[in-house]
Amino acid sequence: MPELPEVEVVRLFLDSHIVGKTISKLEIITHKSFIGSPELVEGQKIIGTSRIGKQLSLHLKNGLVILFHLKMTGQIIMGESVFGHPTPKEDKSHLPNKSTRLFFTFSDGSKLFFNDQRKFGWVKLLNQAELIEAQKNLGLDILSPNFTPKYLYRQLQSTSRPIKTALLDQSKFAGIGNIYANDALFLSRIHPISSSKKINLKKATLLHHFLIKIMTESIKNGGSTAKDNKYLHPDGSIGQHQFSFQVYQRANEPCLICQALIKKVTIGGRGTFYCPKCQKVIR
DNA sequence: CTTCTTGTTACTGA
DNA sequence: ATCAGTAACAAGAA
Repeated sequence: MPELPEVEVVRLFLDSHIVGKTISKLEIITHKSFIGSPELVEGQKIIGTSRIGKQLSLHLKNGLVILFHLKMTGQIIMGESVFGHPTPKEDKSHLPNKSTRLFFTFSDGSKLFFNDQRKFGWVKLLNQAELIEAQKNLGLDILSPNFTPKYLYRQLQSTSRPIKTALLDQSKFAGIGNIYANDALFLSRIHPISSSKKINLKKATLLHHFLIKIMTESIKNGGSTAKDNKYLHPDGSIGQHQFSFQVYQRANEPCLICQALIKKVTIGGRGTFYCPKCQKVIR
């Protein structure tokens, strides 16, 4: 479940390790994972990276963009550095492996693999117009300077769905997933079932603060490699933010503030964790 | 064997 | 038209 912080950690790695390299070949193993004409990237230099929400872009010298979405189990792994980081269940030291869907080879011989066990993720080759089309339904990125308390407040006002569900709506806020929605609501002491439009500006401002704080801290921690989460850094190592989870995946464990047992319920069809004592329903 | 999980979209129904 | 709820996608774990 790579969310904004995990994708940003990958972007930062790629920004310092593959920008400037030239793609000599793109080999596609699973065709449904790639949309576009692979031969158009060959001979192209990577000139930069960017990210909106959970979508990662590699910009090519010819103006085309390679757009990635990792969905639940996607991984972007540098071939030259995975050795020495095999995980217990799956040997990462031999790539491509069973879940490798495609890989790039650069002119210096290094490789970049896109792995995705469940095949929900994708890689698309797009021109500028197609990139805009692909991202037109995304709301503001949480780390965008335009993502203000007032923007959060106004977006929350627009629906009466539970706030937990509203936070996961990528057309309102780009980058929040299940982990950070649960933990940000906990830090803000807001019960996830609270009607989105009942959140006042003061509470929205508090939530805004914690959303940015938690995303920023997770990036510093290298993102979250949780249970049932395939997230890895491009060098094959794991993130560390899972050790800072407040409520996510802590059902029946004591609240870190009041010791009450963390509850798990389903809201909007998604697993939702909260402290029944600390988090109050806003009415 | 069945059930559950997850991000996003397409579909269905109000 | 707009909004909300849910099946579908895939693969593996429990």
